[in-house]
Amino acid sequence: MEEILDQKKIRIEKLEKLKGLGLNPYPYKFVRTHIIKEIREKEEEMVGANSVAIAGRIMAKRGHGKTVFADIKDESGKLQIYFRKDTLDKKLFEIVDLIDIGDFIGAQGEIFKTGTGELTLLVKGFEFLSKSVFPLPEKWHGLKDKEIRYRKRYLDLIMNKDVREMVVMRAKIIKKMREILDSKGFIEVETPTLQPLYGGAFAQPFKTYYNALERDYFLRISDELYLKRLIIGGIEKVYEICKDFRNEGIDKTHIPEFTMLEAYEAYADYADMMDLTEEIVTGITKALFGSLKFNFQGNEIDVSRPWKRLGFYEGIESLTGENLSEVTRGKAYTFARDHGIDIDENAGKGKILDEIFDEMVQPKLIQPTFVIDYPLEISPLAKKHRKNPELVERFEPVIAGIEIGNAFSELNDPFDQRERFEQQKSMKEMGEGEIQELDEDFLKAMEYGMPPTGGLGIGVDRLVMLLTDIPSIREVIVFPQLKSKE
RNA sequence: GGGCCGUUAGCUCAGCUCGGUAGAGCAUCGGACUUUUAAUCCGAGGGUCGUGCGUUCGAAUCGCACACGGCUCACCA
Repeated sequence: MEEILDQKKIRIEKLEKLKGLGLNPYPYKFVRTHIIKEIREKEEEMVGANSVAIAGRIMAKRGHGKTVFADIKDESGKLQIYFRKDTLDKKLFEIVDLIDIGDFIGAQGEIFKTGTGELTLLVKGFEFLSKSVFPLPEKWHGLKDKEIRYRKRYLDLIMNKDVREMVVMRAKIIKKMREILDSKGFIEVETPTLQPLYGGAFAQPFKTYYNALERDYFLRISDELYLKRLIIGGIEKVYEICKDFRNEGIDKTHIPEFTMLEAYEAYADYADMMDLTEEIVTGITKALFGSLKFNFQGNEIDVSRPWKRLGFYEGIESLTGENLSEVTRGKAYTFARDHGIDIDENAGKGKILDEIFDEMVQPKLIQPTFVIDYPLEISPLAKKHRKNPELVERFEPVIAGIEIGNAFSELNDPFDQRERFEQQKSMKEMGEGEIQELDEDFLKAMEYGMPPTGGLGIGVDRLVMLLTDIPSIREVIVFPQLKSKE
């Protein structure tokens, strides 16, 4: 169908014409003297400079008979270029007609300023670097259709500056994250993406078949249990930044394929992990903005340390006036229902409380807050609170109502750990949908002895959302999956 | 999975209420123009109106089904 598009036909004719003139529309190389940003930054000294060679994609073309203006864009910026009949070889000027919006061009000439003050390259020679045969989206309205934006990210990147900025910011954020962890002596590792048992979180996995091993495998929902094995093995500070896969719904803060940082430190507890979280987030924020404040969806977020600490039950009480720390499951269930929270009837007490918190408290936490000390039953991998055995030493950092991570004093007592797995199993029998499956191999590792350990997970995509002021997780992922059309 | 909305030219959109052989701007093509910049001016081409079925003399328009997408609710840490 594309084959019959007139604009494409015409462009192919131009391409043939170029070939007919002995020109290669797809050559191998072009040597630039400058990138556009350099020319703009050194504007004053560049004016008058001769033999400046730049390359890029033609984004606009304005013909005036014996002169032609065009905009050329490289990765660093955009520059106007100017073709004049009297400064170009006659044959070459005729070829200007064959330039289309979208073509890659290498041009060489002199930098000057036009009457209106626009920095411009007066072209003395140019060549085609790649002929574009399909028209780009419109220059003024650009490309808006989200479906096309996600399916053809290359067009989105060409047309929408924000997307490029997001990609760059994302790279900077992850780079800084590594820098901070590396500088503190953390070792970066890679653990299996394909796992025989999935664990470390509550979620439905993606399932696959491992031909060579002749059995079903799962894409990891977390790398937690592997990183802890490394702690057991004596790597005292360890981290991994990787994709996790959870076969569940998509919304503004959830997506099945997402990026997670997990870091573990021996001899540390969750309070140390709070410090580490603050250090990572403030370090990145400072590196990006030069300050500790940024804007997210109309709220000014200030990540200055120390962040607020809010007890899980304390949070519920302060916003609902109700102390739910010692109520029965039934009472918690009724309370949730009375407040319009729809809850699965098989949900355990911890799950219900978690829902109440997520619905009623979390959205109100705009400035950075560590929600601390969670109910035991929803945290089977966390160590019991040193002062209250009903709670665990766990926290979630929340910013702008979004939980950006999860951390604990890691459970290192293999007997307690086994009990927790058993407890999970019985919860499943009660009807709870998602539980932490018992992992014998992991328990065995722990039985050899695991030091006290602090563990931290940070949702990288969510952090990127916050720091780029983009409210949807799909926007901060370069290629979000869409259903394929047959 | 539910609800609402969308799908019309390469792109951005009108037209649908109240059925009568499809419009604009940009892009493209032809012409004019040697400092324009959403260049301008004159002229032209370009569409199985998401797909299928139905109602009707006649469907972009009304109905049903399906596909894809968006928002939202639910699910999901």
